[in-house]
Amino acid sequence: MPELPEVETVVRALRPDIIGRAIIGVWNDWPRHIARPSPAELAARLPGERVTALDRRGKYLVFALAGPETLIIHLKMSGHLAVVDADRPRHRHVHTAFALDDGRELRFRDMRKFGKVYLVREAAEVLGGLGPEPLADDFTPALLGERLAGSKRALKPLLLDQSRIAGIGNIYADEALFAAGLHPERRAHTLGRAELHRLHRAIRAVLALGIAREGASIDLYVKPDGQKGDMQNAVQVFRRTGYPCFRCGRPIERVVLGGRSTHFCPHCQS
DNA sequence: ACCGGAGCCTGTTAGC
DNA sequence: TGCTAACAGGCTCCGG
Repeated sequence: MPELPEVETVVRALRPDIIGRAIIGVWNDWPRHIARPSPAELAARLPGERVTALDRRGKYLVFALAGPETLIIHLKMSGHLAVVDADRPRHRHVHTAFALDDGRELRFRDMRKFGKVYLVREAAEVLGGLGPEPLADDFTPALLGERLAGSKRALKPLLLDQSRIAGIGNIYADEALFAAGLHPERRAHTLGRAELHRLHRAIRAVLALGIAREGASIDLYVKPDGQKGDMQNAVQVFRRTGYPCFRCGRPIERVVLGGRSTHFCPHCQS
């Protein structure tokens, strides 16, 4: 599932192919892919727009355009983006495609159809509710403390809450809690200062490792070029139920928290 | 404030 | 062997 490191990998891979290109047309065969405006509006407003920058915010890809609007894409569960020659046959799970002025297309493939495309005047309409970027310089232990402050919820669902911190999904939440030695059901308000620092360090470490390894190809995620990432080979707990903990050798356990599979070592995490 | 559950999807997998 | 049912998961919405 594309989380922050996967989306960052996609953004970096697409930049050379997309920046400076003008979008000359939009094709879509699954209207619900287009969150807003309507598919017809999108097809009317987007052509002629030139992409001036591509960045990531949380798990969103943000395409800055020369005009006043911003194109935003969320890959959700199974989204995949690639720039390919327009005359190549489209994979059957491609439901939206953006024709470019160089004879190529930005194709949005999405088997589970959860992905979303937005074209908005103000990016904040879509991104405004997101919490801070965990890899930004100003994401300090103190800021993490603020984001968790006062909450009596379990750490796992808190880390998944995009309005608290942006970009963490199920894989990196489990990995961060393991790296921090914190139990996923631990209540946020009980964390001491040292534990908060450990969690801060762990979040940044696992996300940075995920980027360095170009994402985790555990379910459907592959890079724009179709190659797998390498983070799945560095995972400590995620989907390792029953296998020995790499630290203590005891079996990794799985519970459901907030409706999400949660993997942890009951001995190493408290 | 917080939690649980349904819904959106479909390919894979477990179970009979 | 062949079928059905459950499952996965990011996010939103609804009800308790």
